[in-house]
Amino acid sequence: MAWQNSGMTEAETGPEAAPETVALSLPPLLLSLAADLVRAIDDGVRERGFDDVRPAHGFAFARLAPDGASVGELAEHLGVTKQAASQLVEELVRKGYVERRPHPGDARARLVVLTERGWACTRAADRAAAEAVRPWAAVLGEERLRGLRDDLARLAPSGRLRPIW
Amino acid sequence: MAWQNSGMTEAETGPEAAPETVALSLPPLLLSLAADLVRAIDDGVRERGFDDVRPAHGFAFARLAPDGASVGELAEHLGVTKQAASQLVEELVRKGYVERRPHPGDARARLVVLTERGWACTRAADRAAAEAVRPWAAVLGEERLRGLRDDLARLAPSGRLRPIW
DNA sequence: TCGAGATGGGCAAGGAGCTTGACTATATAG
DNA sequence: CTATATAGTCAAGCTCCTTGCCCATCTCGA
Repeated sequence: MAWQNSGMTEAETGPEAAPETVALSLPPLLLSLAADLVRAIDDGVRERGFDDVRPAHGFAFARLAPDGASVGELAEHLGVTKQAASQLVEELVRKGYVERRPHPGDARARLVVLTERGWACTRAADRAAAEAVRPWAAVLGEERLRGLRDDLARLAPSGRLRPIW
Repeated sequence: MAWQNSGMTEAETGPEAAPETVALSLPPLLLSLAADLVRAIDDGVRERGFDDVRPAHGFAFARLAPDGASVGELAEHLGVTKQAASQLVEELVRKGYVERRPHPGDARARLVVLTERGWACTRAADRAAAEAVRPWAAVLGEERLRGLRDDLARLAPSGRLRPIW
């Protein structure tokens, strides 16, 4: 809600703005850009033929990609209940993106891993993301874009990717 | 989905990384930070006594804050249907945050404006946001934080704040 | 080794918030 | 002045998440 326009003038939001004003102008910009990015990636993934996945699935793939994960780990990563994660996995199994395997060393758990289709979708998402970010380099330049990335890396400690609201 | 860990090494994501690698590492960082920020602001708003609002309400307040808006304008801003926006307004009316007034110059439309309680909540959200961003200045420094804000401003053209996924 | 509690996962029911479709009231164009 | 477009709402349905409950398996102390 800090993203409101509290009647700030142009000058107040410019380079000479006070710290407090910077703090008020940052949230709406960050959230707006994040929303645009999710939209762009989602569109790109659909254009590449994966029209039965939602953005939340991508966040699941991110956790499953390296070596798979248990349902509980996936739930923790997404910030939802185990039941919700379980239902999401069931949906992805039905659509052929992941499969459940016995978990080595714990017969209660199951290791959820990407299928070849799941990997293909992940690669499509990577290309869509790169395409979405490419114009940013044209705006900021390569160097400043790296700086942006580095700044974000220092500010984003959790690494958790959960639905925002 | 580009936010996956595609087996990149530490070196590949460092300062010398190729543009393509920067493009792949940016999305997860941006989205993770955005999620953290929304959470922090939402928590701060609740701590200040407004425990019956959700983040989406804050995005509505942002559009209503200066001079009010019609239901249709609010729907456009949030990226949802007019029906959804209408329901959200009805909820906010019931909770005392906004009120509907006749629209000057169009008897079909209604001008939705914040009540005093709505303004109080908006101010609380501003304080919560400033508090959430404050530690960022400690990490990056004031100057670099302004640079981050400026970069984001150049990249976020839409200004629309819609639920992300 | 065995019983008790903790943990991984799934089933079922319910709810919150969004959508589509239909409708009324008002505005605007020919 | 009729015809069409637009602002807003009502109703029904869908999707995804939640809570509550359950079973299977793990872990640990006696």
